[in-house]
Amino acid sequence: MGPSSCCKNAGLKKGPWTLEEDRKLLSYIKDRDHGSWGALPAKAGLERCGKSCRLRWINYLRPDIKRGKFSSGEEHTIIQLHALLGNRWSAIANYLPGRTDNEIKNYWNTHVKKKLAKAGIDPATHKPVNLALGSSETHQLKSSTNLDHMAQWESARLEAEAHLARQSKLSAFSASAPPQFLMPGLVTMSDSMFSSNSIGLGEVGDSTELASESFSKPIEMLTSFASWVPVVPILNDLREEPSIRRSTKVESCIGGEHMEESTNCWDHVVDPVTSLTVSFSYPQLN
DNA sequence: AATATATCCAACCGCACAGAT
DNA sequence: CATCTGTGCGGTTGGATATAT
Repeated sequence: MGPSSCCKNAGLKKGPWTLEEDRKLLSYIKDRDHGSWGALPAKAGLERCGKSCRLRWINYLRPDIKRGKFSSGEEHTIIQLHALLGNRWSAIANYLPGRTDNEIKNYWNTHVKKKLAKAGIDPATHKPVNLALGSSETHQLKSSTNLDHMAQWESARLEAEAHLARQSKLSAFSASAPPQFLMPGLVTMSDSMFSSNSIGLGEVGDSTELASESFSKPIEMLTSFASWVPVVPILNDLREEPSIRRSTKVESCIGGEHMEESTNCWDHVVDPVTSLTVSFSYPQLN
């Protein structure tokens, strides 16, 4: 069943919230937490459905909401998280303290998609448009050679999703402490990285075809990685997983002299199958 | 100044899932 | 096990505002 129990009720107000409604909702929640959203409207004296109250609280009234424009760091983070997680806005929002899933989703749809498209990158796949269309035979060949890797990554991705779900639950219980970024040892970024097209190999644990052959050009590596780079949040978990453990070494390939607030940007991705550490970056998006 | 068009974003809708009964 | 209820998520919409003509 859905939320229809509250939304079906005729006569409930819809549309933009008034100041008075905001005040009622705020003062109710301030005094006693929201409790059951279904029961809240009647108790708070609001002629809204509980779902509407919840949305208003989460997206607008919550005290820890960060307002204002997204910084370039936040934008980079969104792009990279989107490459990892797809349209899972709530999961992405977990890594951007003070930003809501709705806000990120809106920002993606109104700004980022256009920027990526302008830069020749398909926002859905994070691949350059010509490659996303599969116009290159070479690319197809290389794609097929990586199928095994991708299959393994897919299983890792599923684990990552489960992990994210757990993280979401945990962070919900620590609202007073905004979620911290969860990839110790993994993350360094600088804006200078985003201004280049360079994508280079970092530490390579095993010599693999993936490392030595498959990607003769940086952009090809990016396009391959972009479609299957999902495991960063559980990297540490994966290291402990016997079936995929390798002599993985994670290290920064970036100078790191210029770290802005978005230390959660993931320039470095480690493939748990091949033990590669890879850094990648998007072209400058303006 | 008036109108048309584009852009933004708050809010709604429908669905899926988990837990309770 | 089936059903109900509450919650959360992602996609979409529509009104407000900005910009272009």
